[in-house]
Amino acid sequence: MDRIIFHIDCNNAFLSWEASYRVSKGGEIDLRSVPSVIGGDREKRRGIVLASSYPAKKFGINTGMSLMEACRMCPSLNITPPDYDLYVKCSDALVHLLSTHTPLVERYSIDECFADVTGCFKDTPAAFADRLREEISSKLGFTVNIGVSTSKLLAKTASGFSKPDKTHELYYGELLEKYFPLPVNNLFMIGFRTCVKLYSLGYRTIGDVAREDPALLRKHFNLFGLLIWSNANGIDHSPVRPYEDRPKGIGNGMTMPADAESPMEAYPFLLSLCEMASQRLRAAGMRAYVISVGVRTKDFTHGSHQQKLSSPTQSTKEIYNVSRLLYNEMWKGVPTRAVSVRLSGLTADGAIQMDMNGNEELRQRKLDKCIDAVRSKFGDDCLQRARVIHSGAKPVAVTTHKDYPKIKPNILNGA
DNA sequence: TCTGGGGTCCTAGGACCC
DNA sequence: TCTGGGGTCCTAGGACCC
Repeated sequence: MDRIIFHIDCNNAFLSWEASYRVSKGGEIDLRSVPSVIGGDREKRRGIVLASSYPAKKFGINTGMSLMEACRMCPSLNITPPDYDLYVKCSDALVHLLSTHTPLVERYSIDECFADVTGCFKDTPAAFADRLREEISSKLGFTVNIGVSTSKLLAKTASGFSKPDKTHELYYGELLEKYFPLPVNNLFMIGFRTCVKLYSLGYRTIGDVAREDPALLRKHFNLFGLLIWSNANGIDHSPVRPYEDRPKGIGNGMTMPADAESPMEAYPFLLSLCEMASQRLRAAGMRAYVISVGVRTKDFTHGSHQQKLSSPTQSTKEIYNVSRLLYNEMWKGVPTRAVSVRLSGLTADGAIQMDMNGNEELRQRKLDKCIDAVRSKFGDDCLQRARVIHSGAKPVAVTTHKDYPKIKPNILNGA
């Protein structure tokens, strides 16, 4: 029997979540009904559009555009900074609602889920999808698109057909009419680079790629060519994997308010990032073998260096010390625009290995634990390292503690 | 139009081992 | 030792996703 897979895609997620929250708190304007965007802080050079309302889209404003350009297109634009803590709660609420219908729910990103709903309904898949959309809208206060198919690949493609608040079906038997005519950049896993290359080779539509000899695509793109070919032919048997909450890596990065002209200027930011990442690592109950530092320079070139440790760590101090060495390795005198710290090679936090420095490690561990506890009780910004405070570096991510409207707290906690 | 931040996976080349 | 091949680990970089 064929599976029935839904791809649930929140319409304009950040913007409608923010709008819905504000309306529930008695806000006067609904951000969805005026030209508005969710976007970063221009002064801190994080000025890009993360989400835009439909009225804003009419001015030509789209995700990824700089705020400056967006304002030029619409001077009366309403700009709201993002509140990730709220968005995570909304995302959790969606996953929980879907889980009441099927245990096979996979969170693909903060605003997208797959659900295997085979055998979960008595009528048609489309009718069930419509009911689900209504349920999400009435219980959670935002709209979604649902793509319906027998595979994740086609369900995801279908959910993008037209927005908002729609159900679309795309079955294997409909590829010729609904899938092959689409421009090749609509194909999953085709980004900017590959699209340019495909164009130069003369492929314009998904059908052009689907009808090609896979051996030829392999010649041009290696194994990736075979993936492109099977995606173009709608072939995908991957299962819906229920949410796996063991991350492969944890990282944080930031664009600095001004380019760092020397390593000394970058260190406070590096320290702040190490604190954020290691705190998340400890909260997840994990330790990391690999520490990577990424650097984007003034001229937008990117580089990274990493180091594998002989034993995994979760200590802020150790992570910071290694990060500084890695940063120094990359320093070639070009001012740094952005830095990131990533922890990977994760492993569950077990008993610590006692070595010559056992006491020192225990001491650091107690210190980190104590700092985490104080921050979780009084807020992330209540306790800051002296060298971070005066640097202009953003302190450890400041979390706010808002409850998402219309969702009972026990749902949020129990999800 | 001077371009964020959080992830995942793949690949090529070098080191090292047998 | 300058000579082969295969396997594995590690690193840097590049592509993609949202």
